[in-house]
Amino acid sequence: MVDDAQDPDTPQARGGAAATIPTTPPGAGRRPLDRRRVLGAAVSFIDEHGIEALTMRRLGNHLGVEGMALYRHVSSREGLLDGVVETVVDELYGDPDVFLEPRHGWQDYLQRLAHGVRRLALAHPAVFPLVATRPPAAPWVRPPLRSLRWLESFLDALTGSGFSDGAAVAAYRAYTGFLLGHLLLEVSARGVPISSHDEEADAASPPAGALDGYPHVRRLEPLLSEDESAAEFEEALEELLERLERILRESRRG
Amino acid sequence: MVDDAQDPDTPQARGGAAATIPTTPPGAGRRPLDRRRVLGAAVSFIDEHGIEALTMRRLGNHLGVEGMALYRHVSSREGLLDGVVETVVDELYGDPDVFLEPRHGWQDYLQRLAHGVRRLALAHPAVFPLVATRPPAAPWVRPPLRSLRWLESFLDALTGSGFSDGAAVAAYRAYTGFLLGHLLLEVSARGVPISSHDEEADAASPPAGALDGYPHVRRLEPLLSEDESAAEFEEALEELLERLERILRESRRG
DNA sequence: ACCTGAACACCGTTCAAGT
DNA sequence: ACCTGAACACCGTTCAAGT
Repeated sequence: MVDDAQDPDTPQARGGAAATIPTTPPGAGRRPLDRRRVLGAAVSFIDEHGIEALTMRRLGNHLGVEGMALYRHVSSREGLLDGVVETVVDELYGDPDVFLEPRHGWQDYLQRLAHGVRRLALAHPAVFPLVATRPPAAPWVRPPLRSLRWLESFLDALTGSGFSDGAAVAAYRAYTGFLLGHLLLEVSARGVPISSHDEEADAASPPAGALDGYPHVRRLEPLLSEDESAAEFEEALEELLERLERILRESRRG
Repeated sequence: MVDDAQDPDTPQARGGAAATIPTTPPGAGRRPLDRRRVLGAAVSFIDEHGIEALTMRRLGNHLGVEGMALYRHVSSREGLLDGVVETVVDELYGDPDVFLEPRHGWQDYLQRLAHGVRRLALAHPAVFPLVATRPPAAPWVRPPLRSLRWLESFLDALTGSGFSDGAAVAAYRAYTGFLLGHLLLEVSARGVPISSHDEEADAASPPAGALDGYPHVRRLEPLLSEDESAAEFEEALEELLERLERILRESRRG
């Protein structure tokens, strides 16, 4: 009997009930699967249990089907993850706060877009690292704006506002770097539910004595643990827009 | 016979020779394993074959040992990955360009440190996403500066240069966000050798017609594919230091 | 003291067979 | 047309047994 050999922390053992009981969504009973439904289920599965817990068999179960049936709709587990990233990024197109007309200049657009991406990251904190790190289709399709459609829209807004080609490209690079860094940090500080088993030792203070050689850290610990992410994001975004404004002015003079 | 059922792209099938032939490093013949050697081997294995290819059994083989032997030195595969991240981050302590005395003020220090982290990211592009995304020990130990020691050193340099406590913490947040975003984009654009099997379709242009609905992207494709990462990094770092200088001035006035 | 072999409970994936 | 069962080659992990 090595039945209980698996450590309870192990990915296989985590995510218990919800992962193993076939929780076919209400009303979705015998409707045949399609790609959209598979990807949607994968997104919520990851949101709930983390990426590590997502296996073909468990996702199948979750949909009331054997894992093998998923291969009708995705090419492989990797293909599934690509689809998950795409699904989440596509959510942005449905966000009225990003697309609401009329737009008031490029700053307004970049601000809406940034807030839209942030909302998305916070809505799917366990998926966002995937959005951030999956190898992009082309090296210049930079996360977290992973689609030609967003890139085109970005370039259109900026060149239409007087940015030279070079300035628009420089702005794209600065903007994506900004979003990626800030949102990844925000999401990872929020503690993606990897190792969710220990609900108590959560926001607790560090184990007494762990900060012993680090006087500054100890003194600033309260300050450091304050969650200023929202304000921080706003401020950094503001700074970035000012920087882009300088780029625009230079590109107009040049 | 379903022997060849595995797709050749699949992680299991990749990383062939070097992963399966026991390439015991020269002179390391019968010396017993230790944790340092295991972690070092894991780092170079990942650099060479990517994280997906790293299994306990293959890493064991690489070290001339059965995979099970590794459990003497790491608690699990997750523990191994934690150790890998730690090992790579610790390399910074040995970097003379970061620590070389005398230092000329906090700007000089932050500049050296940033370049050190960048060198590290470029030296281990396949490991860096791990450095960026593994859940940190405490929420305020932010990647990619993942250690209390670096945090302490950072705070010490800044508070010693006149930053108030609040300003030093704000600077720490801005600085880590900057590093994470820029370096993650840089290594992901460099195409971590995930799916290394297709060496040809490499820096090639996009499949004809793929850019059809995207006129700006098509027009700017040459500009977009230029690798400006080094210059970009310098410029963004410069901007960041100026921003921190403003924070310092305000914190002095306040 | 350190490593191996065998064993177990999983996995991803294919394919012929069922409805 | 869509799903299942059985099969295969792998995995991570434990533990008793070997040297």
